[in-house]
Amino acid sequence: MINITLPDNSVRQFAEGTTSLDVAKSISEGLARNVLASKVNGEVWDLNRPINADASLKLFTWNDDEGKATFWHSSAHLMAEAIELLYPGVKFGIGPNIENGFYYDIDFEGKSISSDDFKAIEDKIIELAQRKSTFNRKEVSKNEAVDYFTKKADPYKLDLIKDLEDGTISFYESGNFVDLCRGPHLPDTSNIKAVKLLNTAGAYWRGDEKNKQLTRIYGITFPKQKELAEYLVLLEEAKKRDHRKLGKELELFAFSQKVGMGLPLWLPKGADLRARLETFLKNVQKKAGYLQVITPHIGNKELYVTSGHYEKYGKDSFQPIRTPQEGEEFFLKPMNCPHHCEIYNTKPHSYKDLPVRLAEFGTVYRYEQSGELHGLTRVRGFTQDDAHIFCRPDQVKEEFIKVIDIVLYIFKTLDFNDFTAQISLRDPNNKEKYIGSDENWEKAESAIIEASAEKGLKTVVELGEAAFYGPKLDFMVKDAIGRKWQLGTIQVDYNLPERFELEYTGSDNQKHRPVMIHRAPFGSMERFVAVLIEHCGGKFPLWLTPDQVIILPISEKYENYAKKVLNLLNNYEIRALIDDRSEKTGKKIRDAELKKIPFMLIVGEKEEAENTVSVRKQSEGDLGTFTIEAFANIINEEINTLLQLNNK
RNA sequence: GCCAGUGUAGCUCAGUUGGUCAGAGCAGCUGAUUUGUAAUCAGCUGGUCGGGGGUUCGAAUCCCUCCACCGGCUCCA
Repeated sequence: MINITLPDNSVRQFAEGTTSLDVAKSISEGLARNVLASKVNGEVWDLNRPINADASLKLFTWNDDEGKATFWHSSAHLMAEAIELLYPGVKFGIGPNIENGFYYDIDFEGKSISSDDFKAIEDKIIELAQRKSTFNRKEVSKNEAVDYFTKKADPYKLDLIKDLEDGTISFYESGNFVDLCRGPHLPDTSNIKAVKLLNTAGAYWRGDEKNKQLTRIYGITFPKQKELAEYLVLLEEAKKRDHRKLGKELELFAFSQKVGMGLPLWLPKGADLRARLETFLKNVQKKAGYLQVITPHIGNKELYVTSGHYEKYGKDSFQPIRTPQEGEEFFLKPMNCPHHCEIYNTKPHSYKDLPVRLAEFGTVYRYEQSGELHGLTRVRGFTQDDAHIFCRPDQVKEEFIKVIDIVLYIFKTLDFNDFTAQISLRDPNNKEKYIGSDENWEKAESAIIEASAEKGLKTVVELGEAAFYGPKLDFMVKDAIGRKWQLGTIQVDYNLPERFELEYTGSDNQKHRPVMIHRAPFGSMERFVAVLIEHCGGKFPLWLTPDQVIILPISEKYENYAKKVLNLLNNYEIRALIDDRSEKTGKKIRDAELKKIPFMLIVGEKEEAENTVSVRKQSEGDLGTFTIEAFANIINEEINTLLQLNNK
């Protein structure tokens, strides 16, 4: 008999060689039906793998990430089996599960696969799943593994095996398909009830451009049809929220081939929105002691030679601009920090002056490969809400706390309530990779960790993810439909102060090197606006939206009254406009709804007589009749509630 | 950059196997209508069917090429 310890610390006895599935059955039949994988002594296992000694056991269902991962990994095998049947002789690369589903990289040897072929593959997958084939784990020697795939003439699997250690190699067999695989897998295929292949993509073998490009097929599966249907609805919703679509519809921004790809044109409404966001942040920063600066869009090559950016990125940047007479070389600025370092250097600093916080909405230009460009999230010219804090090493923690406060305030105000922070530290086994003294690194890393803890951030620590010049803290938000985005960042930098020979005079009358902190709570205005659009589906917070109110006179007769309402609202600093087209009210309402204007004020005979407005809220409907003053107060109160934290 | 897909009026899309196939709705313009909580009616203006080559008696439709857009291009068996 062996002892199995469950997560609640209860211990149950089973015969040696029992499986996780047996344990599940002993707990309840429902659990046995729903369990997908298990964790035995901390390792994710197949349900039907025998347990031969005392062990701790955790069972996973569809509700656990590990359960989904196993489900999708098994689905990848099933897809491969289906494809092998439909396209005999194809070669397989890797087929892992991913956050939403799975993919398999396949060499179709010249044949191209498109979404037209998906239906047949999907049908085949379901057909195979219904056969209820079991996944059988088999441990094989390296020689056996090589033999098998040599016979199958699959160069990719052989390439993978090459890097594996003998004795750790396993095969999984299901139906007629055998794959090199670490596992784990579902006991059998019957749980896979619904499948959707999503798209294809070219993917280089092992991600290396020098290797052959394979066809990657993405798919997702579910234990229930209904769950697939829900997922498809979610995809539809994401499409509706696509910032490129909404940006066009709401006239926020545009692109022009003539201007150049990846170079956004901010239309009046978009510029208005962006300016409001900038003002908002400027006000917050002013209170936090930031000093606004402005620097030019180009910089002499020497600046970037000093900063080190020339050496690192010179070849992959827009190429230099030359002056016609002197032949001087200028680069479009890819970062604001070198300029800010030079601003710091315009005068000597005392330890008493620090921290110095220089802020700029600085537009930078970076070359991105044409295929990498994407709406506003990946562009070649963008504006960072940049600032550089020059401080003493002992001030790093306090400055981090202050920046985190700003980020939290922004997230709260803009309704990003689900976020995590990633702390990126240096790789402790590879310290030579990094610039700066051990002492400073340790100080900075513990400052970040302590600051995050004090602010109660949900954090993940990643070792080895730090930049060579310093540790950092990145913020990831989840939007309204659950997608993750990386936004703000705070980074410590020991490199630039060194390169620009930044100094301050300490209390000991000696010269010291300040620490530099880069930070951008939004990240970039372009990216942030894109994420914001998708987060709120184009329905911006009232304080931010370009048009807050539209006045809809019932007919021409009430236009004068509409103008009077407009003037009064303007006195309350409410942004309003009048729809004076000769259209019926229903049409005007419809158009205003589609433009996502938060409030519609319908004015006609009754309202004019009583000096009131009839209020309709976007996507909610009629709110009733209010005096103009009462309405203005409601709006301003709503805005103040949203922004009130600012006053604390 | 690479692989796959798409490219028809400002927008959303029809256009059968190449032969009145250059269309519709919305938007825009003109006029009528003076309107009460998601589309008033009528008329009109919009397009070298992404660009350029080719095949053909004939191309939006077939082929080549270029351009743009779109989905991706290590979440490592």
